[in-house]
Amino acid sequence: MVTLSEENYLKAIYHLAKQDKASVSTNAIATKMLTKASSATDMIKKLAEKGLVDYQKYQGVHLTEKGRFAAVSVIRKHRLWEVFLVKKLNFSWDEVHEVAEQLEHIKSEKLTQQLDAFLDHPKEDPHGDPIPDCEGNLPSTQKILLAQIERAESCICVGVKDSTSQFLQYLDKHNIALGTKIEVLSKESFDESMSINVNKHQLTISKEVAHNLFVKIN
Amino acid sequence: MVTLSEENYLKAIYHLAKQDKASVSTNAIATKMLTKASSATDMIKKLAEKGLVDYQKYQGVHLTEKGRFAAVSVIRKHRLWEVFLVKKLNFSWDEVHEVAEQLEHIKSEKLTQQLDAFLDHPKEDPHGDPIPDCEGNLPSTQKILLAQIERAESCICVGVKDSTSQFLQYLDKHNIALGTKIEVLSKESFDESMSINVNKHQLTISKEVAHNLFVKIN
DNA sequence: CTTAAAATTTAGACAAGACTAAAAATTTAT
DNA sequence: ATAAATTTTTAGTCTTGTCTAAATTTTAAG
Repeated sequence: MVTLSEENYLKAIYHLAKQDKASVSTNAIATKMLTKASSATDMIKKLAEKGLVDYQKYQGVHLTEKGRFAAVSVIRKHRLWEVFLVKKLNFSWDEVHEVAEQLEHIKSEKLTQQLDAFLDHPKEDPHGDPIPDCEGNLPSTQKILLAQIERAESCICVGVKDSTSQFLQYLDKHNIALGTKIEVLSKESFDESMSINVNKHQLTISKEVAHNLFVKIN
Repeated sequence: MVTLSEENYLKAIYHLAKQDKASVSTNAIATKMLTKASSATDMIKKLAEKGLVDYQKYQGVHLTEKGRFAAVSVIRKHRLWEVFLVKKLNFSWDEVHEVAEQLEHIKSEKLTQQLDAFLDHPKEDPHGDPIPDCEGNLPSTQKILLAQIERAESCICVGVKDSTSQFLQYLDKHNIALGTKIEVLSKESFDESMSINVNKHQLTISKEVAHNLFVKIN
């Protein structure tokens, strides 16, 4: 039995580990969880006790296979519920996160399976993030940050890195959604801002925006 | 902010108070919550502190208007989710309770409203219990227990008192569902068993069954 | 290579929700 | 009307998850 709090820590560790493959530090976990390092240490010990992470004092943690599966299962539920909220209950993509944070902890294998089927086995959530299958497999996606594009080139918006409502509402305002075609016109080396074309409208975006938008080259 | 545990106590008090209008005793609450009287006392104090119940030492509790609304709101969510599980996710009526016990605590006004609309504003849950509206109003129903029928008479099954899966599966096995027509043929005064007709099949039911089935006289 | 800074862990404390055992109040029964 | 039984409350403890402050380990700098 994994508690709600443990599930949240596992999720945090999973997301932190994805970036670099190295071990995840106590401080990084504490920061992500908005708690103090001492609280993170306490929880890490509990997770290690339960075989969900490998832990060496002062050396950070790695998820075990069991821990990774638990984390991915929560993420699967989170993203399925987000799809449900948007597709069935008319939520917009900037309103779903908070509610999904609660729904992701509901424990019922049947519920998850049936929800997945009800939604026609969606492959991505409303922010373009992939939905793990029930065995914990995630399709590897080859998306890049818009900021990584260096020359005039055309691409498709396939996801967001930041999914706060501030950013999502900014995108709504400029008619950028998943699937929107973005033509990069130029990039300013001074401030990394970019000039782009969206639906025939020209737009200048800051490096903050460019670093939080995932795209796929055509 | 009402905690999960507090919500469960409020629900328990609400259900206990419905029967007789008198105050609800500490012991009754403890029994319903499967805890000890001392734990119930502790929680009662917290609820009184928050203005959710009126409490006089040794005299039991009453829900305040605020407490009643909180309880009914949880019940509304519980029953809406039950409808969702049965109507949309193909759960059977004996599988929904446990999952709804978790879902009823999800906090999102918008979620509840949209779910209600998505389900076409259902008036009853899969066990025939009425769904409160968003203002906390419950339609008064005039259903009676099958056991209260004393003479050969025809009625319609409109609800169950016991909604454990054992009882619900017993009903399934004998093709009794909400809306099923039940003809009372006779009642045995010795053991209160009843002879009834369901879908042209004659059936003898025990007093336990008769005391847990709500019916409406045609 | 030694010391200062940063990161991590330990120790001790607290709030929520539960428990046991004992004390106090209420109810029941003689 | 009073003693016995029952109910309720209090006192003290436990677990989970958190905190602060202090101690320890690791890392970085000179």
